[in-house]
Amino acid sequence: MKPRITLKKIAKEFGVSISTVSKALKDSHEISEDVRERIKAFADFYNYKPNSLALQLRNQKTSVIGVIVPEIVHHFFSEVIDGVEKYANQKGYNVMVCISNESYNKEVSNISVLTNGSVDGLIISIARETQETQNFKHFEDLIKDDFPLVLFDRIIEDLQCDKVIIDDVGGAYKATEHLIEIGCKKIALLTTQDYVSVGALRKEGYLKALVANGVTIDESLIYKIDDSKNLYDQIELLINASNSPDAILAVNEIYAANALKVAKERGLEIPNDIAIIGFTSGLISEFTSPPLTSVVQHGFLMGQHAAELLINRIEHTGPEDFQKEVISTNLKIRKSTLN
Amino acid sequence: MKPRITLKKIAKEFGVSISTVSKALKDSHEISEDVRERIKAFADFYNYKPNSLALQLRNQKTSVIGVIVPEIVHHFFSEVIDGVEKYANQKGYNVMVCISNESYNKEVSNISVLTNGSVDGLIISIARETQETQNFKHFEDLIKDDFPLVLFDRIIEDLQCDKVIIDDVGGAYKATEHLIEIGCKKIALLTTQDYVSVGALRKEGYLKALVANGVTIDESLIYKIDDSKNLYDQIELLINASNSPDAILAVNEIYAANALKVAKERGLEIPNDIAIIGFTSGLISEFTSPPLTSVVQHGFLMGQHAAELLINRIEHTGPEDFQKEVISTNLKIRKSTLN
DNA sequence: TAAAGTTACGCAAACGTTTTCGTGTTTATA
DNA sequence: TATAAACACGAAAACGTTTGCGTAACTTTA
Repeated sequence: MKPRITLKKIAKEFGVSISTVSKALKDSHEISEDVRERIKAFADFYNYKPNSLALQLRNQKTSVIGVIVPEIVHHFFSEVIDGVEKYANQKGYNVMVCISNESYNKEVSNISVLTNGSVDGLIISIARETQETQNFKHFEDLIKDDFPLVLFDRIIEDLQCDKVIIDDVGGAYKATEHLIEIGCKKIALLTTQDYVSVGALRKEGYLKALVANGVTIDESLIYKIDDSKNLYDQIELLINASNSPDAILAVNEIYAANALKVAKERGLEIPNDIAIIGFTSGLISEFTSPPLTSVVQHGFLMGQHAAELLINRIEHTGPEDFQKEVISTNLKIRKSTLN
Repeated sequence: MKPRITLKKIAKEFGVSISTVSKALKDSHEISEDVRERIKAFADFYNYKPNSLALQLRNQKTSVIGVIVPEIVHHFFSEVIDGVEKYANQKGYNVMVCISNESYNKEVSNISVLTNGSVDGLIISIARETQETQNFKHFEDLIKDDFPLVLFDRIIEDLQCDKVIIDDVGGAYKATEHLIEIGCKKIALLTTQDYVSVGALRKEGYLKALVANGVTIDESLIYKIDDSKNLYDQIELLINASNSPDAILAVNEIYAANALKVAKERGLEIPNDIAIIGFTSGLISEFTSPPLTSVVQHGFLMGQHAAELLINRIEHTGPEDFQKEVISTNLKIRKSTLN
């Protein structure tokens, strides 16, 4: 790579001092018009751009936001990143993306690297492994240093920082109620292990809706997927169980799409024999047949809000009135619950 | 944010010079063991980490790779980013992601910002608008400065830089040949406007396969989607045309999934009445019914290769033997072409 | 005991920028 | 004509780090 042109080189070229060049390029009236214009023309010709590292070091500000997501090949997370990037960009920030890969160690090391001075703040959704082991020291350390931090989607309730979450409880509630309304009696929940915070919240909404509508809770209809085993087989077990459900609420799109597949292969009519709803994070739901009713999550909006909270925190390092924003969901009703 | 601890502060604390502290922390034998250990303990206690900006400025190396993609909410691009990140990380690099949003201006400004010294090299897939207007000056300028650059997927042939592409011609060829083999006679191509490089290449493969197999080319079976109009309607036109096709090769998954939808709604049997193949970039193809046969693109691999090329270029600034790597595709045969 | 070597540290430059303050020269004012 | 103001520029510090070199003080060697 060719060495880039610097103030020093320009200064040498004109036989003036570095500060003269700097001022000239900033159109300072301290510099005579003659010198000013000649320096500007020269700099322009050589396409001078101030070295960003030097500026960042001097200003103690990078204008970079770090984002750590569990994975990136995931519609929801990429939507969030998109939202973060759009908002950040508009505010003059750039985005550095790291992927924890659902690993605790990777998350710790990502945080460690990014807080070496390369970013002004961090937006994080917690790795599954971290949620499982409940080791949050790396976050507590950030908080202790007042490091600008926004947690999204998979958060830690007790942590003193800004958060933005989907209304998981409400979304599941609405979905469950919709199933009840269309006449379903035995509504199964297809969820994750309990340590996944969003899974737990969606279960809460599901249970609340049942109770509110006088439906008795049947624990045998709550199936927690084990990620280490085959998804399809596990769903088959649920659908073929002795008290087979007449509706399934799945906590994500993949679960829902697979449930649909299993049901169809068992010869079940959808939604008549069994209705299905998923939480959306992609385009799958639109293209299954029948298309899946789903709880839409507005990831883009979430990203924007997270970025907004973070940038506010960075720029107005005000009192510690931490916000918890809740992005509400809406139910997109499609043919899998409509006949 | 609490001010971070620096060498200077440690030095003051111990009444020694900054260089002594720096050397002590690097376990230099120049420093007496006593002082060394005390400084290390102190630094450890206050969780000292060298300021990355200062290091980057001094070493004239950021160990950051910039990636510019047209969009991020896109399975293929997020796979590429994933691949880049994984490889880069393993080599000690971080990744800064920018989104051009298919806009020429955004692409130019992204490049301008990132080349201010914040990244050591750039991995880019060109914005649609740039491909359309054919204005490549911003890339030529990078090349002129020997700035490490790798183009992927949507590339510019004439540019002197490393490139990595999907074997679009081969993929389309294989897919077309497969359709011919299963007996299709009137194979339509559902593609983009010609200025989209990958669209053009896939068309080339399609044409080649037809010629090689003695099928006469029917221009009326080549339909170029206009992104500004409704996708579904345009596909309807194709399928309901007077000489309706008995097979469709779509250059992406969305086109394919929509074609499937239209066909089913017209009461066509798949694959008997009409067979469909798409280029994959997501999970949709697996969950449609029937599932879609598709040309798998290996985005992750592509990202890894791009990162490898770039890092090689950055680290061994050798002779300019620019590489063009071709990632081969494979045909995942599903029920949409199999009966 | 003088010369040589070793130990343990400090100085200062370098990376590239901005900005405050100082200063010499010129111009305007009384 | 002396004094004040305006002009045009430079020096230097600051951001935080690394590292080659210089140098006291002390220790070893002859």
